[in-house]
Amino acid sequence: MSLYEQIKQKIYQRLEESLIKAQEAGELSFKEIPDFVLEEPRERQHGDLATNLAMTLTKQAKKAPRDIANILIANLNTNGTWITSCEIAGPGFINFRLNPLWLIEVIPEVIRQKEGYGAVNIGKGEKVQVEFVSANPTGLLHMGNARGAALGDSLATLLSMAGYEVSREFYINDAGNQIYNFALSLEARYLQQLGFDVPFPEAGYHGEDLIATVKRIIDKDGDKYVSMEEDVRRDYLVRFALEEKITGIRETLEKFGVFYDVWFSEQSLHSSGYVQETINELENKGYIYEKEGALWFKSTLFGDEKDEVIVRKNGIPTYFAADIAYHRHKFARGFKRVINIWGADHHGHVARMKGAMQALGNNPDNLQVILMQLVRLIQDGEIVRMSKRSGQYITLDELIDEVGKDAARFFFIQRDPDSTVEFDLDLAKSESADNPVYYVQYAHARLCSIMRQAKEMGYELSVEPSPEQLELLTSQEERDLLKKMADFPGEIALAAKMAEPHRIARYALDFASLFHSFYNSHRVLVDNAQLRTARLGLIISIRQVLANAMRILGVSAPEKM
RNA sequence: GCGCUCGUAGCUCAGGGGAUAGAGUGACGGUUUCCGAGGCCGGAGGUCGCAGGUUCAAAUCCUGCCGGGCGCACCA
Repeated sequence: MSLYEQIKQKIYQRLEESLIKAQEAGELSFKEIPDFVLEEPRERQHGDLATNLAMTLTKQAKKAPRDIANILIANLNTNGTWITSCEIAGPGFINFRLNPLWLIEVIPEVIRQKEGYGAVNIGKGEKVQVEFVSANPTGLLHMGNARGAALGDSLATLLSMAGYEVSREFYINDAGNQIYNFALSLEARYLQQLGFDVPFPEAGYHGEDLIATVKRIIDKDGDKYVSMEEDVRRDYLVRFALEEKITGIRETLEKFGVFYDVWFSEQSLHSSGYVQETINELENKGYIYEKEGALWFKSTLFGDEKDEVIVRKNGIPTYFAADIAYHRHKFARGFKRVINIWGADHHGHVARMKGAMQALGNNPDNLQVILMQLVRLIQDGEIVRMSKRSGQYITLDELIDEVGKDAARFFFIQRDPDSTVEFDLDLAKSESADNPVYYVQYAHARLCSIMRQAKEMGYELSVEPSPEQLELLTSQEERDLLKKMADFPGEIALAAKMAEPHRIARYALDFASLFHSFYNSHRVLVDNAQLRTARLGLIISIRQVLANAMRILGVSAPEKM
């Protein structure tokens, strides 16, 4: 538990004791201790911590909140809590002021824990899987995938900082109808490139990348597939193209800073019989019925709007069947918690997938689906409609080349997944320096610059400041920074609990802002050796915490820019 | 039509039932003999979509309405 959490918990406990003491003395009557908060007030003048306890008791105690507050304060034991004063304010808040010296302990803490500072153990080593992007391997990655990649990867890092054992997984949709369509498109392109006049399939994939792929096949094998059986030809073309595509996807994601632990093939679920086995399992449990020649899953039993086809009339299982098998497989692999990042256009699947998990005997709450609104791309002041079929989309590769990995990742991670974001491409290209990521990176580079100069001036950076020296950090700017650093573990715990990495982006911005303010009003490399040592300890700690936050966001922490 | 979701400053977006709703950006004014001015400081800018309800207290929770996005296939 972080220092800050320990202090807060102590005060919580003392408040409850005060309540009980007041009741025993007959000063206050209540049945149960209400839920109350102890938090940092927004306004600094309201002290370091404030509680609404008195206000939550008004009904039970039948007294005015300010009177209750008085009684509570009178019965409060503040020994060993760092509290220096309590006052009643506003409608009945109790505001506490703390001895600022508690904050200096954070610097040795950061210096000792280094990149581990901020880590908490709410996960207790539990196995969690985050599945994200899982784009169809029939095309290139686009803006929506970019958002999913940034979000999923940061969430995974965040969860591991919070004590979970995290696995990143990419589900490869290498089976089904779309692959069949893909094969037909490849075949048409192949034959067209060799000069045959064949039509391109109506529902085919129009992307230019297919033509490039086909050209490579021709470079390698020439026209030898022209004379072959259709099935053999398509099978070869698809296998070649898929391998190429998946490799490309992997390389692009790695360029974006995203590395997966597992690449899971949908086809493997079909080949191994796991899909069929899963369907049998559901059938044995009585959740399957036949209608109009197809097999249906009774998803309405689990709150879905309608039942879903699981095996088509033609005997081929649907995508849904494979997906159920896939998620069953995840839990069978021992994951206690499974998180999926899906585009908002898939929200209709959430209820039925959870239902399917419940039908198979898993707790549906252990499957968490994070829906991400789609990215609206603006170019020349107009919305660009993205479609894979039409081949009109901005690829992740282009985004990385033109906007930059760090700027793009920060842009996506800053926003709540629920908000539809507008991405103005022209703005991002021409003025990418506007992206707030540079603000944070600049702070980091500046901190490194101070450290470089300190070194040049012959100051030792590895000396841990003494408590006496740290007590010299008394300015408002310094205290704000110390406080923010002390908050970091709590922020990680909260962000992990809520699965909201965008909180860390907010934290990094706020923290960088506090540093810039400090920098503009105080010098670090002063002549006074005591103060200088303390401030060096401070900036070493700030740099560390900032770097730790940036690592969660997946953006680099440059020493110079 | 039904379901999910969003509506907060000119624009892009934060906001854990709490006190005077914030940040970035844009426009405006100030700031460099001194560790990185890609910075800092300042004022201006708001019916938190609308209307009810719950509560000591609502941008936040509930209901209805309005507006945008998405979904409602034997596609994935």
